[in-house]
Amino acid sequence: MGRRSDHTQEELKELIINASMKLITEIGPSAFGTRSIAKEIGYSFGTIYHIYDNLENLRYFVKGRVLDNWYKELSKGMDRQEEKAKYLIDAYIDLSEQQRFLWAFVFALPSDDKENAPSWYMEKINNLFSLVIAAFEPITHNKREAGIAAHTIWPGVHGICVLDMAHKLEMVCKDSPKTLAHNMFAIYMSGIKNMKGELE
Amino acid sequence: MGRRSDHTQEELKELIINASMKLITEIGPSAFGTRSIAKEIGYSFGTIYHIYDNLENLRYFVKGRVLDNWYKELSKGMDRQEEKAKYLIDAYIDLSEQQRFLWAFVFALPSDDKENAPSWYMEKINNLFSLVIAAFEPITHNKREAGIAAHTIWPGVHGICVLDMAHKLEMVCKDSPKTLAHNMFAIYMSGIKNMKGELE
DNA sequence: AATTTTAATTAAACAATGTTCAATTAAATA
DNA sequence: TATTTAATTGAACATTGTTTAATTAAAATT
Repeated sequence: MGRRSDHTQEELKELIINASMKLITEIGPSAFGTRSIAKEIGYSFGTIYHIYDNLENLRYFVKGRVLDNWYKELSKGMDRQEEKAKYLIDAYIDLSEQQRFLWAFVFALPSDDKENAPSWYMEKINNLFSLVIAAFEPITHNKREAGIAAHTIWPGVHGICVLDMAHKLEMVCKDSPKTLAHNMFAIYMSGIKNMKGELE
Repeated sequence: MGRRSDHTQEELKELIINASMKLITEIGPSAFGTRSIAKEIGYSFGTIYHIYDNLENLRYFVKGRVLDNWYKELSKGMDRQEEKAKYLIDAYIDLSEQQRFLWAFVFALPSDDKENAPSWYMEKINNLFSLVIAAFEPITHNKREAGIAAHTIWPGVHGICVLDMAHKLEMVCKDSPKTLAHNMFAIYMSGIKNMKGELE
């Protein structure tokens, strides 16, 4: 089959990303493959190589799209909330549970690690993190303190999600991820008040 | 080639696990494959299926061995230390950096998640975690508090390691993993004093 | 000692990956 | 209408994990 005019390149880009997200969501990260995506959109796998250079490349675009969606969801939710930090922590945990496969896809460790992420992708991570800082600003004394809080709490919440995802929390603890995170948050907020200027 | 008597089954088990760890350490988790392991030990890949049922099965045994080694290293180190909690946090981060590939191998998220880990493997995770509890007992008032501390701090430190491994910390923060962990620990210890009986 | 039985070892064969690339042909251009 | 351009395809290849029948060295039996 030669040149079609069913879709423009831009439309194909969209089709491929949407098909990827659908497959990952419904089957799991292992369904992210050239042939299954191709079948899903009604093209051959060769077309995917024409639009995106290779799977690794496409992987970043799919992950990027997921991060964009999450950014929108979380920031929209935060706007409506009084207790922004608490909301964000719960919402982050909800994401990891309700979009389990997408979450695992985005935060999978790079199998080896020769090449690093493109800068536009790193920026999306950064944007997401800036939400965390923003959430802590109303309940800390200054920007610096909000930064410290964010840098301390975010890895903590993320760690809870990772361990829960890998079924390693339930081995060790009967509390739910949210209960753990709430404790963490409470202890942390109580601690930071005693610690002005003592941090490295 | 028919039956050899170069190695007993037990010896072969060892050879295979050691070869796996060597390949992962030197090349990365992607080098964990039947043919490369077989080449490394001088047998054909068929032998690996004879000793271990399949790759997933072998994967758990390799991960189990790594956890055993870490348990020994960490508990031996803790015995010699006064400030056990601080030591353990640093040592855990050191492990994740110095045994980067093994760490990624052990804590890789399951690609999909139909089957769960065998119970003997879960127990090894549990053993490692009991070290964390033990480290907090000297600096808390009772076992319950040590448990809470462990359940709060461990995901936090683990989360720092995961984000560092995925190069997602450096995107967002210039502090080293250890500095972050030290802050976290300090804030936490300061906080828990104010929180007697207030936790869920 | 010779024969039979057992089981350890191998690799051909298969299905499913990601990737390359020459052939095809529909659309754009002249 | 003829020519050029480039989108689309799928055969072909390398590499995966896995199954399985054939091979044959060691163990058991006679």
